[in-house]
Amino acid sequence: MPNIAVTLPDGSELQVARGTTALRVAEGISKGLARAALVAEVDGELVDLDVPLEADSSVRFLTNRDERALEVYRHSAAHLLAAATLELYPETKLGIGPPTDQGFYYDMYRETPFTPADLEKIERRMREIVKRDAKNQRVWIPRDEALAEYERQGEFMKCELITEKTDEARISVYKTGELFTDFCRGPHIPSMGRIKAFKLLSVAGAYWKGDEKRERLQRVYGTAFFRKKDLSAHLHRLEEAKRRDHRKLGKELDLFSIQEQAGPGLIFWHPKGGTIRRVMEDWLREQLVERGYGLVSTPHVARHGLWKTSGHADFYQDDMFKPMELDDSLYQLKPMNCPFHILIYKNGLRSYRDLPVRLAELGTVYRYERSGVMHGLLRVRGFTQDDAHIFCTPEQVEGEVIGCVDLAMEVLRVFGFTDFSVELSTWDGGQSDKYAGTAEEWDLAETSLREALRKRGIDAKEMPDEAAFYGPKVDIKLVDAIGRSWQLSTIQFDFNLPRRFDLEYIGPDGKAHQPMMVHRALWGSVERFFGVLIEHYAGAFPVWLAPVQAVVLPITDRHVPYATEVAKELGNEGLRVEVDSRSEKIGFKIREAQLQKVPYMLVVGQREADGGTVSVRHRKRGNTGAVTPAQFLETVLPLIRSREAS
RNA sequence: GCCGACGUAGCUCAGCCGGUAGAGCGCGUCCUUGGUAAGGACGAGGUCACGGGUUCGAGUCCCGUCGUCGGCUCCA
Repeated sequence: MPNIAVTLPDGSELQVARGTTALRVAEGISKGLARAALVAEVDGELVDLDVPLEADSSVRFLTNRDERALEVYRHSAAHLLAAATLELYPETKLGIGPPTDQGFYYDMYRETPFTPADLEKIERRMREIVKRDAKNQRVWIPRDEALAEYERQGEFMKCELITEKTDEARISVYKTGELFTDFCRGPHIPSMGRIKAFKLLSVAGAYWKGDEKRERLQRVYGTAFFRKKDLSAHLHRLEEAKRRDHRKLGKELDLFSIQEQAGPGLIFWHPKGGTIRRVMEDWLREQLVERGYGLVSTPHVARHGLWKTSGHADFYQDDMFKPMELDDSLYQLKPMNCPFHILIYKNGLRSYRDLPVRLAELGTVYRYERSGVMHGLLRVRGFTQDDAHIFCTPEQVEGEVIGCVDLAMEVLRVFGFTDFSVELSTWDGGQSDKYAGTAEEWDLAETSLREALRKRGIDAKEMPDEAAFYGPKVDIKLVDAIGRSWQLSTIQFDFNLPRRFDLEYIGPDGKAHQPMMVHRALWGSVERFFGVLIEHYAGAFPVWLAPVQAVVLPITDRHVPYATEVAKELGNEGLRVEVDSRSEKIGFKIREAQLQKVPYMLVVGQREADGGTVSVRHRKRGNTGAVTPAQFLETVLPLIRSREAS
C-alpha cells in the first residue's frame, strides 16, 4: 500500500499507509493522545477520529483543551439526549439538535409534552448510556434507502431535512446504540463515555423551522462541559444571574413595579427607583447642555395625519397603539419622537449658520409589543427614550457623529461598563431598491460612521445589508448578567424623514438644501438601561446613584435624637440619609441595611453621642471606625461628585 | 401572537384522591434598650387572579379571560 505524508502541528512529518485512520496516527504518537483525542482536524476541517486518511495532509488532534472540540462534544451530547429519549419514549420524532454557545438542545416532536420529571428520567438514561460507553458510528447509506426508512418510521422532519439538504446518492447518518440514528454531517466524538459533565436544564416550546404554522416541537435544553468543575461553574453563573435578575431585585429593593390592573409592559417607578432615575437624568441633561443640545419637550399624542406624513402610519402600524378618535380627527399615541423634533426644526426658516441643530428629549413613547415578548424593564410597551436628533450640513456630519460616539463612550464609562460590542450596519451598495436615499448620501454617512469609530479606536463589526432602510447605523450592545446581549446606544442616519417632511436650510449660496439628519439614543431607553444597571450592579448601586446613601442606626431609643441630628447635618450637605429609629437590636438593623444594599451604615450609641461621632460601617468593607459627621462627609462627598463606581 | 408551566395574605411559599385556608417573613400593639447580618409575646390581615361550568359541596376537576414565567417568533 502506498504511503502518504501526515504533517503534525509541530511541523514533523509521518509516513503512514494510505487509508490509515486519524485515530491510528494518534496512537502512533502516544497512547495518551489517542485516549485524549476527541476529534481530528484534517487540513483545517474537523472530522471523526476514525476517518481514513487518503492523501497527504496536515493533522491535528483536538482534546478537551480545545474550545473547538467543545462544540463537537456538545453536538454529541445532543445526540446523547436524543438517544436516551428514544430509548424511553420510542414514539418521539426527531428534529434538529445543534450545539449552542451555552450548551445544546434537541427539538423533538411528541404528542404529550415532557415534564421536568421526564427530563430527570431522560438525564438518568443519558448517564447510563455514557456508562456503557455507546459508540458514535458514522454510516453512509443510499439516500433513497434512508428516506424510505425514515418515512416508514414517521420521521417526517428527518425526511424533510434530507430532501432539502442533500442531493448526493448517499448520505451520512450517525448511530448511537440500538435505536438512535440521526441524519447528520458530524463530526462527533468517538463514544459517549467521553462525556464527563452535562445537565439537562429546561424544556420549552418551539416550532419546526421556527414557523408557528408548522408542527409544535419540544425543545429540550442542556449544557455540557469537558470538566465537572466547568459545569458547576456554569450552573453557578446561572444561579448568580437569577440572583441578579432585575425583576427580583426591583421588588426586593422596592425600585419599580408592573401592575396587573394597569396593564403589561407599563412601568411604575417607586420612590427609590425614581431617585436613581432622577440622578441618572440629571447627569445626562448636564452632559447634553454641555455638548450643545437643546432640551425640548413634546406631546405624547398627535393627529394621525402626522404619522401619515412620517410614514409610520403605514409601515410601523403593527407596532403602534391603535389610534383614538377625538372630535376633530384621529389621534395617535407616539411610538417615536422623530416627527415631533422635526416639527420643531421646521418651525422656522433655518440658515446654514444655525446648524447643527441638536434637539434632545427624554421622550416617552408607546409601542405595541406582542404579548409574549414583554420582559421586566428590558422589553416594555411604554418607555422613555433618551432621544436626540441632529440636523446638520454634510460637512458637519463627521464631527457630529464623533460627538455622539464620545458621549456614548462617556455613558459606558460613567456607569461602569467595560464589556460591549459595536456593530456598523451598512446597506447593500444599492443592489436592491429597499433602501431610501442616494448612493452619495449612503457613502457620506457610512464613511463618517467608519471614520468616527476609527478615530476613537473602536473596533466595530461591519454588518453589510443590515442597515435600516432609511440609513446606516452604529449599534452598541452590552452583555447582561445572564449573557443576553442588549442593544442600548444607537446612532442612525435618516435619509427618509427629511424628504418626507421637506426639511431644508438656506445655504451660503442662498439656495435651499436638505439637511442631514441623525437619530441617536445612548441608554436606548431609561427603562432598559435601568434594568441592565440593576443587574450590572446586582442592586448595589454606587454611592452617587444609591437611593439611600447612608442610614443612621441608633443603638437604643435614647440615641434617636442624636441620630436625627446627625442625619440632618448630612442631609443639609445633600446626602440622601435615613434614620432607622425602630426599637430593634443593632444587628437586626444592620442586616436590613445590608440587604437593602445601603452603601454606608452609621452606628450611633452612647460613645458616639458623647464624642460627637458616628461609627461608619461600609456595606462591603465592614466597620471602619468612628469619625465626626464632617469627616464622614469629607470622604463621601468627593465619591459622589466624581461618580465613583463602587 | 404561538407552545408549555404557573397565579393562594404585602413578600416567599405549603395545602394529598374535592369536605369551607396554613407557615415563615413583613405589618400593628406590648415587653425588651440590646454595640456591627434575624430578641420575645400577642394580634390584624385572604372574593384562593377573574368569569362560567361539573358537583350535595370547588383553592383543588373542566372551559374561557387576564396576568406572570420559560422558550419560539418578533424587535424597519
